Amino acid sequence: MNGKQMIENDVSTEEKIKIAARKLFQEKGFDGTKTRDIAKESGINIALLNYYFRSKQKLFEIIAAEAVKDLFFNLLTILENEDSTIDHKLSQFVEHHVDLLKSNPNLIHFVLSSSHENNPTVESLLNDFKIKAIQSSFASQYIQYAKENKLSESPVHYLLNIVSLTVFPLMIKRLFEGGFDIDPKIYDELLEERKILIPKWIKGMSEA
Amino acid sequence: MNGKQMIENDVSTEEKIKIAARKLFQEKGFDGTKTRDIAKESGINIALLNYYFRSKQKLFEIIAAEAVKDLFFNLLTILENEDSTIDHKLSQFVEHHVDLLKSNPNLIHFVLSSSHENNPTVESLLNDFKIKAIQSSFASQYIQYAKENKLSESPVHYLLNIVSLTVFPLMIKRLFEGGFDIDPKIYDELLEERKILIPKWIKGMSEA
DNA sequence: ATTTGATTTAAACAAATGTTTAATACTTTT
DNA sequence: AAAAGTATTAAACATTTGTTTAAATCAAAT
Repeated sequence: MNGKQMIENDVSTEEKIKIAARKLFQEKGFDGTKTRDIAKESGINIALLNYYFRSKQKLFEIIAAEAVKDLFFNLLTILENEDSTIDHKLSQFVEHHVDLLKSNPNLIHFVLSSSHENNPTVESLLNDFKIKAIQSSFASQYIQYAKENKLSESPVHYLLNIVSLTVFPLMIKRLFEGGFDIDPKIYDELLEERKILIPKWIKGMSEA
Repeated sequence: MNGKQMIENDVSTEEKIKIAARKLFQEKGFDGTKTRDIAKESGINIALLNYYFRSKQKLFEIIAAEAVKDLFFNLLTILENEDSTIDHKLSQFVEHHVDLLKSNPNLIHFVLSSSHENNPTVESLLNDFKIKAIQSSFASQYIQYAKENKLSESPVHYLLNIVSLTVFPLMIKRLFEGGFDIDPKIYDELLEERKILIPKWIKGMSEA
């Protein structure tokens, strides 16, 4: 039942299905992905999808929850690090997310659309994240930062600005390159530049 | 004859279908929207969809192209206005897009995912926009602005920053409210504040 | 009033889709 | 080696889905 009888260095059938499902769900969404496509992509018999995961819906919920974890887990370890300054956390955040989303361009779209459906696991993961983020050392460091810079605006603006400047350019990469007919490498270089520029800009904004 | 029927009689069958299709495609995507859903939502017989639009695919392409126009047309008139300063254009851009995307929260997601599919009409619209944006008075005003502020970075960064700070917070509205359990009105107020804050921040960034 | 053409309808169609079944192969336990 | 449990398969299944058909209704032109 638990499929742990595999030879250690082979990929289990269960995992093969998940790898294919992850790829297809993130690319084509829930409705755009057909169970037969998942079977073909993973090279398994279609009945095994239901054998291991009960239904396409259940499989999707597992994949969606894992995507949310992928996106937020590393973020949390950055925020919670007691031994790094707020400036260092900011740099780390930008660097980590540019790299993560460069190698996984559909992750953000997938998490956003998954969060719009009713998925209790996803919702509880997001709530968990919220609580831990508020309790993190980053939160107290920000209060100090706001005092020093005499910031009157909501701390949410600060967070929104960091995330917006970092993540949005990765979301429109394809739109940009398609519509504007630009060499992918040029845009990639711009994204690399932003790893250093965004922390600088954020400071400039606080002083404005 | 009641009021509802009169209103319905004013709208052609073709337009009724497009209104329903626009709503459903933007909400559920191409694969998530079923032709019978469109028929039910618009109150027409399902055969009329194919009678007026040949296929679900053709209908989708029309809706997608119109969405791209909705998003970029007003932007272009702002950029091309010879009688407004670059600062005024910036304020106008932020204000217009916050309002537009507040009333049409799915528009961005829809345009982004539409641009990922192969749709010649959408692609040519995006290329048109590119050419006109480069030729606009905004482009020459930016060159002047970059000189005055001794900006060494690519002008693309400047544009990316404006669009990121404006648009991204609207894209994650639902994720934010869901995961963070926040009153929708509070977030709406934050978005209103950003109409004034973003132009201020952009200036601060240029001086950093 | 009749004819012509456009619009609308219920029903039918074939293909696709998610899921289940029942038989077969493979592993582990006894 | 036999039995029991697990994994895999081809085929079947009931629905759903996009599209078409052929008849009916309506509007305008002759």
